Amino acid sequence: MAKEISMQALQRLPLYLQYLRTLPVGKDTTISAKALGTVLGFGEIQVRKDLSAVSDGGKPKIGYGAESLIRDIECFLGYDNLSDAVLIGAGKLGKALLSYDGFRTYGLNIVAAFDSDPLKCGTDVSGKLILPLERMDNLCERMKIEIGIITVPASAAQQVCDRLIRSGIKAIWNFAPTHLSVPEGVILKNENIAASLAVLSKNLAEKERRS
Amino acid sequence: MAKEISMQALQRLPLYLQYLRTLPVGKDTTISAKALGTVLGFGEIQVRKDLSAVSDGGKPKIGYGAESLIRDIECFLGYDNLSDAVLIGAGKLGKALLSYDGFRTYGLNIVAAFDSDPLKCGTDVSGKLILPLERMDNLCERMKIEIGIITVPASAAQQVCDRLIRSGIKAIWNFAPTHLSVPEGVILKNENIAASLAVLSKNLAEKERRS
DNA sequence: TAGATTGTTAATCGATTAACAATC
DNA sequence: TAGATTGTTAATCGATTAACAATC
Repeated sequence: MAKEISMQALQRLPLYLQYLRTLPVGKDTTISAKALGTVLGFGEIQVRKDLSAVSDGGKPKIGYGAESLIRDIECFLGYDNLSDAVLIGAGKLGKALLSYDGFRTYGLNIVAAFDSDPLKCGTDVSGKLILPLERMDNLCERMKIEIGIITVPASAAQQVCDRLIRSGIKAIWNFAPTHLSVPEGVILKNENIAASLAVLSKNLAEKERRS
Repeated sequence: MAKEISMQALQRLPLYLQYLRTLPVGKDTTISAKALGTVLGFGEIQVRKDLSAVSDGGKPKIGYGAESLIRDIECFLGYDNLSDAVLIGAGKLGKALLSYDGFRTYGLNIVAAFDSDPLKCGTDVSGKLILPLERMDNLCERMKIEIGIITVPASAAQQVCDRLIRSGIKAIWNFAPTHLSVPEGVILKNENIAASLAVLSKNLAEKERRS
């Protein structure tokens, strides 16, 4: 089990995990790098290299034990202890994220949502309470929340971001379609729907041009 | 204006565009590579290299004309002619995407949504009609739709994907948290929320470890 | 044992950055 | 002109892939 992992390999780990979790549970379910790669569309050497960063449970001739590999990836990604997060902006996208049960299996626990609309406040989306924005700062500080998920309109995003950081947030997950600036030391991850779309469109156009 | 562009550069183009569109409109608004880079957190050489792939409008000492640069990027990404798409799965995420006006400015036009739930059918989300799944195949074929957006639960995703492909869809944008397999020649773009989260979590854990 | 499979070191490939010439 | 800025060619860096030794 090596120490170094590339950024790209890191992003592939959840995909391995996703697939492994669909496998039938059983003490001795095993899978080879080749089989994993075939399913996910990766080369087998790449799979082995990726997995070598998180696990040393691979056995020649046999492959990887599915259960132990799942545990190793979860452990490497820190999914074994949940991180608390708050979500700001209970619009359609915000509600969709609040309702997504899957986050728990990826180590994220959204403890509450905030919205500036008084009509939304007090209501509940999939068991998560929507609170007035005024209570955000206090709750973040009190609970030492480290992750803030921004799903407000682009025009309000920077303001919300600044406020989260003042409340001690260490990492921002930004779904608003705008660039945010954060001080040194705060982690910013932009969710980038337009970038994905660009890749898809370009591939499609390319394909059409060729045919 | 070169021909080649790297995958990563391609994904940065929408970010440039996003920022440029916030600039005050004016025939002679200009911006330098350095200024663009500072705002978006990229190096100035990278910005120049990226932009050289799409534009030849940069002028020494002056920079790039904002309006013409916007046009060049839009043209390069094919945003000047809208692509029609259908969306399958009018759950919370599906509705959020249907309501997102921004797609039009990124060259995507969702013409209709489909859902297997009869209660949802006939209703309308932000002006997009939700239709019964049975009508999907026919509409895709008739309108020669090329892009399918999948927002159904993971368990139904592969089935929906196969059906879209049978109806002539050329590109799949998958938001379901599962891996899909598509035949050679069909473009698949997985939207990968767990992968982003992994990067964020890892950076956060890394930061904590260091301090 | 032979064959399948892992894990690692070295080679290749692609993307970023540095250096610098061109130009307004 | 001098200085700022673009655009390109060459060098560096990082990620992927190939080759191969280790092992069950």
